Amino acid sequence: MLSSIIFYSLDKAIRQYRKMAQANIDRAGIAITIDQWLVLRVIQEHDDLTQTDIAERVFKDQASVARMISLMLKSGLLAAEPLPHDGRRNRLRVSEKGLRTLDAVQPVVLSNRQVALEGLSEADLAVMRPLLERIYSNCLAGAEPTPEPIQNRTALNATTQPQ
Amino acid sequence: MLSSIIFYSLDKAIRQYRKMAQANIDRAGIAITIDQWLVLRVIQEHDDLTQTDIAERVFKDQASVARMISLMLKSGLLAAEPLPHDGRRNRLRVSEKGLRTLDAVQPVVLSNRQVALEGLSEADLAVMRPLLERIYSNCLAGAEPTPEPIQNRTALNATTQPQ
DNA sequence: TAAAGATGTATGATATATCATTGAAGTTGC
DNA sequence: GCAACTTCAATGATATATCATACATCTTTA
Repeated sequence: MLSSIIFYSLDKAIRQYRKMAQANIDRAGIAITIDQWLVLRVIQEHDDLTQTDIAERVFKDQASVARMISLMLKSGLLAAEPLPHDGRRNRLRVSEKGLRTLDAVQPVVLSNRQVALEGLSEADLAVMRPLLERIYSNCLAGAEPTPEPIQNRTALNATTQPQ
Repeated sequence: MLSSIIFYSLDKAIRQYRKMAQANIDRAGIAITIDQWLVLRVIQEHDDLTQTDIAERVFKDQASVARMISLMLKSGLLAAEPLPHDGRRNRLRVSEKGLRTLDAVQPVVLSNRQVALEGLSEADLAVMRPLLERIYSNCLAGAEPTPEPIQNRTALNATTQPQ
């Protein structure tokens, strides 16, 4: 039974939460995705992070963050200016529009959390948090190296893969 | 603090689990994604579902499932034959290759779960499950209808969106 | 300081996610 | 038996996820 598998329940809960959260943001007439919102928040709080730093904090991939930032620059939520001491980077700032958007989203986000957690006590969350953290750290360590020395990773993507 | 928000922990845990799970499947030399695996399992157990049915069971979108099925037909994990009594549909079957793949994946999946849940008791899971279900059902109900009668959804995607 | 190495960003390729729409094919109501 | 409705699958558009690579730019080291 799928429902007995905890990862299925986890996935289901977080997906539905994201769906509800985005729907309520949309309904409020605010043009931002929840993922973008998270990145914007991080940039607001620390304006001298690399994309890799940001990615780590929001638990996303550097490539994803790069694309999100590029979209947010295009949509005007972010502004960039070159960093004098490092030619590879830009300093990212939340724009005026970005600030207004963050303000507008804030109450929606709080309300979303409240709705999602209705009927759960602080004690419930206190129980759940360390369990989730434990799963996380287990999985962090759990990509065990194979006994075989050399792995043919390329073959995995070949369409002629034997199985 | 992001870490105090339960949804962040949830997201982090499930993401890392998926990452580990896929890495271990890759490492075993098996050419399937965990999402495809889930769909394949459902089709194996019920060979007369519509894509919408399948989507519901794996908690995905019909459009996603349609694309996954199309990929799995291409890669040979699935086979399709037209259904005589309904010209819109095909009967989907797990192919020989699909069966072999499922067999190969099974032990990896079990091992992944074991690794991920190390240090968690059955009691822990029994506590967590209903909480997750509660979050899910809260969120299912939580996309509250707006008081305003008409919503201009199109405007949300416009680049000229005022904020 | 030149070469080697590390870091930061961008991007290609592919898979999934979501919403919306289309068009074909069933079903219902009359 | 036809019109209206519903269902099913496919697909366009856009966003995210992941891996890999490319390229520029720093940093170290010999």
